[in-house]
Amino acid sequence: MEGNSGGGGGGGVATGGGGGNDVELLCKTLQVEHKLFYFDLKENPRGRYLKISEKTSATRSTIIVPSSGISWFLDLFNYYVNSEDQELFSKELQLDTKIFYFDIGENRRGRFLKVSEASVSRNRSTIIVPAGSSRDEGWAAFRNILAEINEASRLFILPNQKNSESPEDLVGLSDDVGSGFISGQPATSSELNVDRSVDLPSQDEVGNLGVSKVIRVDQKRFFFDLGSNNRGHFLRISEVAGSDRSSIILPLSGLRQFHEVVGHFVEITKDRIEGMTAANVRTVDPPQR
DNA sequence: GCGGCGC
Repeated sequence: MEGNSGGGGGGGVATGGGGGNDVELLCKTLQVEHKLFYFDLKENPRGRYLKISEKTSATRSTIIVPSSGISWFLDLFNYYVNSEDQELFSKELQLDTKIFYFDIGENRRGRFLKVSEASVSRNRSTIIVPAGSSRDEGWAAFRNILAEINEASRLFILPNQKNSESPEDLVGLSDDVGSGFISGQPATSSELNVDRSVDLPSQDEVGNLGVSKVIRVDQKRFFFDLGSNNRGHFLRISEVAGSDRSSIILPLSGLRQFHEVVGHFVEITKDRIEGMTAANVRTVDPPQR
């Protein structure tokens, strides 16, 4: 085992062999029973990825999740956390050329979720997450970490340095499934151990605080721009479809409420995986044994 | 201080 210590290259999505030069954006650890899970959000010129390792005293195994898959993982873990025992189905998640299999198992130690990654070039690798005995252990704790990482990932910009590539080009490489995420300038990254020596480019737009982002959903694009005027600071959200554009102006004082309301709808629509409309998650037959 | 995974 342990196939990823080679130098450089590493075809796939965003794994760079050992990932030696990859920038570490965020690290978290989670202990579940006697296992230790490491979450490393990393980035290299090919894109961003989440490395999840399971370590026990004797073994370590790792899966690599492309950044575009983090929110899918979050949704899937939410599904397993929220579903009743008898309706825990296996799931498959396809991202780029990888397929992740989610399977439930149970033995005298308890219930567990097996997440394995299959790709053409690499051996299959698997992590196994115990369900945990209480509500905030195991799957739920794992889910919470994914949620933090998913959230934090939005705060990091892509490296817009050195190589002549523009940040937009890099995003295109790393986020080619689901909603793309084009980053403008860095947001405040608070307490995270950001290794970004990127500096804020000078802004030419008066009143622009230097933060703007774009997401693409179906045929629409949504622009998020922080701005300010003599009335104060605001977030402008613009919807652009074809040649039509409309905006809402949200005073920053209302941003948190806005976030909570959106979070509410995210929650009530995602605890059933069937609510996910994208084509790359599908239910497979229940495990039979 | 565990145990599942794969063949």
